Amino acid sequence: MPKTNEDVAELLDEMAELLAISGYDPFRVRAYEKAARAVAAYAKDIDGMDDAGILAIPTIGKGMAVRIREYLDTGAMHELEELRAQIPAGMRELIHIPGLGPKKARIIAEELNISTVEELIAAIGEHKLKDIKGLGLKTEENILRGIEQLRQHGDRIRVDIALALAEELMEGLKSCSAVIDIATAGSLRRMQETIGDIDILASSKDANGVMEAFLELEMVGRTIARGDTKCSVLTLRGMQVDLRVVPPEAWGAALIYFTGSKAHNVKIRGLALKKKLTLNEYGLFKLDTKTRVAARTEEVVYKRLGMPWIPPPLREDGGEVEAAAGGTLPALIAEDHLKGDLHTHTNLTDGQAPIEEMVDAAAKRGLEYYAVTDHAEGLPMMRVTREKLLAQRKIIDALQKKYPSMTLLHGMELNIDKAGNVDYDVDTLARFDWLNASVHGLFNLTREEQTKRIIAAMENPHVHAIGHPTGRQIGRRQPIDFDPEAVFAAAVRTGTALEINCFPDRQDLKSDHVRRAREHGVTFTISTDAHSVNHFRNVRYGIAIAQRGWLEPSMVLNCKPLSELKEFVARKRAR
DNA sequence: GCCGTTTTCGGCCCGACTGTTTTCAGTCG
Repeated sequence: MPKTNEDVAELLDEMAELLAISGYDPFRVRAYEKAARAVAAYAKDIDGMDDAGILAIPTIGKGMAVRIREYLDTGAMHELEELRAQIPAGMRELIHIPGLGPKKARIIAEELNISTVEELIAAIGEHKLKDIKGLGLKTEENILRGIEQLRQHGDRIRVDIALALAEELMEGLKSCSAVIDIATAGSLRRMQETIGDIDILASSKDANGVMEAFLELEMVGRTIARGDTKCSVLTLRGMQVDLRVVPPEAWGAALIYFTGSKAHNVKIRGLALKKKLTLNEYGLFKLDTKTRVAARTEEVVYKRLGMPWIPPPLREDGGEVEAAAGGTLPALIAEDHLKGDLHTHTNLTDGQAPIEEMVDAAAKRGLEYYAVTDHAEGLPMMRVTREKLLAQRKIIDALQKKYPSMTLLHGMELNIDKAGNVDYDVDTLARFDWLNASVHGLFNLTREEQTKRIIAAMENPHVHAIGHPTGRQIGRRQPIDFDPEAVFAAAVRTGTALEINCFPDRQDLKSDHVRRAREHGVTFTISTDAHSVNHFRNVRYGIAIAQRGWLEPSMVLNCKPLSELKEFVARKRAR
């Protein structure tokens, strides 16, 4: 079985976690974390690389290369196996409890012979922790709360839900006159697909006043921590929100600090030191005189570090700092680059709105083209027929006259069966302008079967794009297991686009797949899969995935004019 | 474990907050 960069990165991350629990030097732990990110972000496939190739990956030294080599050759990393054997599985759950890190977890485990969350709860019930040096009654209470929080919100919250909540909180704070600037930060500003806790940054000359106003907001529940510049609360629904307040002159530096990621901050702070500067949330300072040289905006801080402003979705220490310093940051795609939507539904199948409403709303988006792609009859629940789908053409032709500035495309979302076949014969398919094919069932086939079926669908000259390629639904359904490198290579070979589905519970492809596929030269589509007019606003989530995957508009089919879209379709059909 | 105009050892980003501490370690981001 091929070994992907992601596979290797996952193992290195696991090594880091297990080493941390085992009490190893934190810098060694960080070395593994850094290596994992570097491998995941590396442009070339690690499988089949020679030793020199592996050593060419940034932050990979001799020791790391040997371990990666071992895994590529044998499928295992013996040190990892040993650590796994030494550390009970339950122990690893302990350090995921908020407030409990590797140090305390290890002390507790050793002193009380505890290795599961259940045993920990029991020990706290008997107040056994407070007898350990450095721990006390408060620690016991906090750990219990942490466990409760983990169980309630163990799954991270979807970005759209977090964003709505953050916007509501910020709206509530706007009436506070002490607030000068306010913005989301953290993983939410970086637009990760799921969010652990919400970070909000404000600038003010009266930090206390801002925090008072914040704590009085209706949706704020219990206060976890409260200091002079920072407080953490749980909302009534159990979501953690951190508010940090800084003086307005430090806004830019604070925004960088609070946006993260942690790894990105570590990287640019290291860079600052090399320039005899030090960076914290209050600004960029000269190391010797402590004079502040930049702080007011993010732009001036990055500029003083010798690089242009880095868009937040890139700030993951995935090579963006090096790219910025070298002047090779991607010219990132943005929402207004999109000229069309290539995956949408109507109430002919499972959409909620009639075609007229969908098309009208699409025209108001200012799109150049718009594809109506209802489900084909391979999905039995849809009660649709070939005749009904073909008849939709007449409605589209009539609507086209009403909306002359937007070209309507008649399409379908086909269903990929077990063998990779789709709903209709070639002659029927040829009567449509644009065809997505998607997996809607058989989610548990083997990796080989899934890979084969997707590639077979891409071989079809009338399949122009694969819709929501992994079929995952965040928090509800795992992605299907296919070999991403094989699928990406086949997409390029067959001239088939891969969709970035904007639905917040799909976000499929995900950004690290996008980044890898980009290196293969894959063409992408970014489509809403809208089932109602409201779903058009989900475009922001698809764009976020594309940005996190370093995409430029030239890599996305529906950023191109209609003529180029038609050429793409024609090329595929000529195969 | 990585790395090097501080180069083969000794560093490795920085500060807020908490709880247990009389000066600091752990956790978090």
